[in-house]
Amino acid sequence: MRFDDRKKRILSAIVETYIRTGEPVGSKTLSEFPGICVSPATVRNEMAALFEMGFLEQPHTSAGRIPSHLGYRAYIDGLMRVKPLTEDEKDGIDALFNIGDPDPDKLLADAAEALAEYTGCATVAMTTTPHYVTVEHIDIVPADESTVVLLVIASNGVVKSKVCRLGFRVNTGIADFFRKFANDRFCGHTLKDISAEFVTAVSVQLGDYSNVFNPLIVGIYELCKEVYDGQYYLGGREKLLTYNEYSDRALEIMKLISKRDELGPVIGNNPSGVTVFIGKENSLSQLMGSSLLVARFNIGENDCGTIGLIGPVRMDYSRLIPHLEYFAEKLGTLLSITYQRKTGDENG
Amino acid sequence: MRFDDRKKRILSAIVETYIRTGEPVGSKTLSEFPGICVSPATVRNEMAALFEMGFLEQPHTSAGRIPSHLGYRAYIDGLMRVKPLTEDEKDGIDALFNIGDPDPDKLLADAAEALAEYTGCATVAMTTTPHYVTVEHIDIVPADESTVVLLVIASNGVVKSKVCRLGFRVNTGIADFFRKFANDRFCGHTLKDISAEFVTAVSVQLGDYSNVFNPLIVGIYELCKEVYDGQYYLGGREKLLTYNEYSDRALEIMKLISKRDELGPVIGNNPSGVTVFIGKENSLSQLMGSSLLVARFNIGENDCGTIGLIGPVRMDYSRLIPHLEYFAEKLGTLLSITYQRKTGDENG
DNA sequence: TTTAGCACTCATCTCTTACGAGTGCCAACA
DNA sequence: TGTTGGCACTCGTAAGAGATGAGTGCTAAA
Repeated sequence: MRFDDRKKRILSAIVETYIRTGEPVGSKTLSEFPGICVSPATVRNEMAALFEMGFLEQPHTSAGRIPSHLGYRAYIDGLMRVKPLTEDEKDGIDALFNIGDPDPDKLLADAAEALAEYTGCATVAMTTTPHYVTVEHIDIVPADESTVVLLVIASNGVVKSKVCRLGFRVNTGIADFFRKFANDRFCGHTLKDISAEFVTAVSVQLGDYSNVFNPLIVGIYELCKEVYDGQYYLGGREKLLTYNEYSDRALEIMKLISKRDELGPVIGNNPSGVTVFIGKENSLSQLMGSSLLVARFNIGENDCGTIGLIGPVRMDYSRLIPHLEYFAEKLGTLLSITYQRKTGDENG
Repeated sequence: MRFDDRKKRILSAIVETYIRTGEPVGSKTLSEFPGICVSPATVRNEMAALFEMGFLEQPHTSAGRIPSHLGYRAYIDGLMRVKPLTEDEKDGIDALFNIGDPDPDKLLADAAEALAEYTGCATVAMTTTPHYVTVEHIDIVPADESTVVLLVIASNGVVKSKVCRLGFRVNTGIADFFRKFANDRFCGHTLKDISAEFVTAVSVQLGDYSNVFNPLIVGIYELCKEVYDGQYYLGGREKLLTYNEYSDRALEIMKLISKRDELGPVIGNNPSGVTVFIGKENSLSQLMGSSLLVARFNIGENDCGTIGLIGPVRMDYSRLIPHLEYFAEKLGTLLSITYQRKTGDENG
């Protein structure tokens, strides 16, 4: 049985109509399509063939057909005509990012929310820190008698700070001593290296002072870990409630989305560009009724994070894929400006 | 018609049974209650009286009765026997806070999430900054050639930092100059005072350098505003999906909860202790199908924030009210340790 | 290969009926 | 006077019976 041109046109029409209406598509509806100028009976023959080939499913005998996962896959991989973004749409996305001097953390959190609002899907955004990123500088700023602000600056430009309340008075002498000590021990090491064992070993070197300075050492460890682990943001999970696909599964999927442990690995390991997981293609059972679109974004040449879209299998791929692609690109560009230094000159 | 003891017992039984089962309560069920040793017919007479008095509602003629808002109100204000927390329950809540050296921001975010998990309700946590809080110290730490970390330390102990990328090389001389300038102009002023106009006026004083340093001045403004505005955290909105009360209104209420503009004023202005808004008592129309429990938490003597619980009107008040109370108290204690300085000695 | 015709399937809607939980009211009783 | 048993009544809910109609598969003719 050949997957000929007319079958392709019919499959496309079924996918697109079903995405639009959510109703199984029948032969009569299809025969009225501009691209398909044959009678309902002929369409039925073709539909029977497409069913045999595994591209269609039938909710029940007397209903029309809906696309199977294979059907969606064939549509996305070959049949779909991607709708390139209009200038207005590009402007719309650009406007979402129209903020002066963005804080990188907030930028991503806001981006996740904005993308959800824009697409009507739930979103996940995640940053990843390359293994070669090192500690570049550690600083300690006395803020108050016994309070200091600890800063860790990583070689990829990320800065994290933490307020530490200590049990003793911190004067500039103590601060200077600890600053030098911490920079000597931590700078140049990759974030990946800075494990609990590493920190214990460093702490031991403080000898009698190790107890006193321990909160600061632990603080540095926590900050390094925070930078290395990256961030995980959610947006618009409640959007899923608008689809009746989720009427009885909304809680389950909303819970899943907030679990970084589960979703992180799935969205984190993908090639560049937009990757699509349709329904049962997902490895997580809770996601099998959903589709997941994932796009990486880069700072310069370096993979820097992923942003993902979660929605019903019946989502408008031809619109969402290019939108997500443009969005991720834009996000990367903006982050590149923020972290303009250190991209590519030390990855090796 | 007297609201006598038996009527009170019957109302209590109706409220408690309805909270437990979600079904309208009938006279037969009530007559079997240990505290109510009369026949169903007598109970019916009493129920008719309670209905007359406005304490009960009737979904339809042939159903049992459910409490009206007045009924819940009477129950909560006088009839309810608050279940004091067991030691185990106290330990359970204590365990939620069992984290060494908490970051105040994270503490509250985690608390909101933990409370939602613990109570099965959606939660909102909000910090408020008293009007008398001033800027205590501003610091600028060069992190990289053209990158600095800006720190604002407020008199209530809150520290916020922000990374600023500048268009020029920052050496220690420049940093020292700006640090002195900023501290001279901002320190001692209340956060409330630091408006856009104030910042413009300060900027003007930099004369020719005002353009150069503007990102830093704006950064200080943003940080001050961030401290003054406080934080707004949500937790467990998806918990509401477990109640069929929300089966068709979940989206609406979840959206509302995320709007600080709308919910902030409602939960922010309440006396100390736990305040309860039952259904229609709420000023926001979207909340009229829900109950809202709000508790303030304090640092020392000073009002510092509020934590609220949102759930179906049919919620277990006798359990949740003391739990929320204890939780807020615990939260205040923990924050007091974090911000142990400056409480009460400068409010005036 | 395409198409018209036709019998068949099956979800959905509507109408009817039966059921039962719960009520209100009344008369009798302590 | 308060309490109780009895009884007719209400009304939501569940179950069953048609009727409807969208859509199919198959066959035979063009």
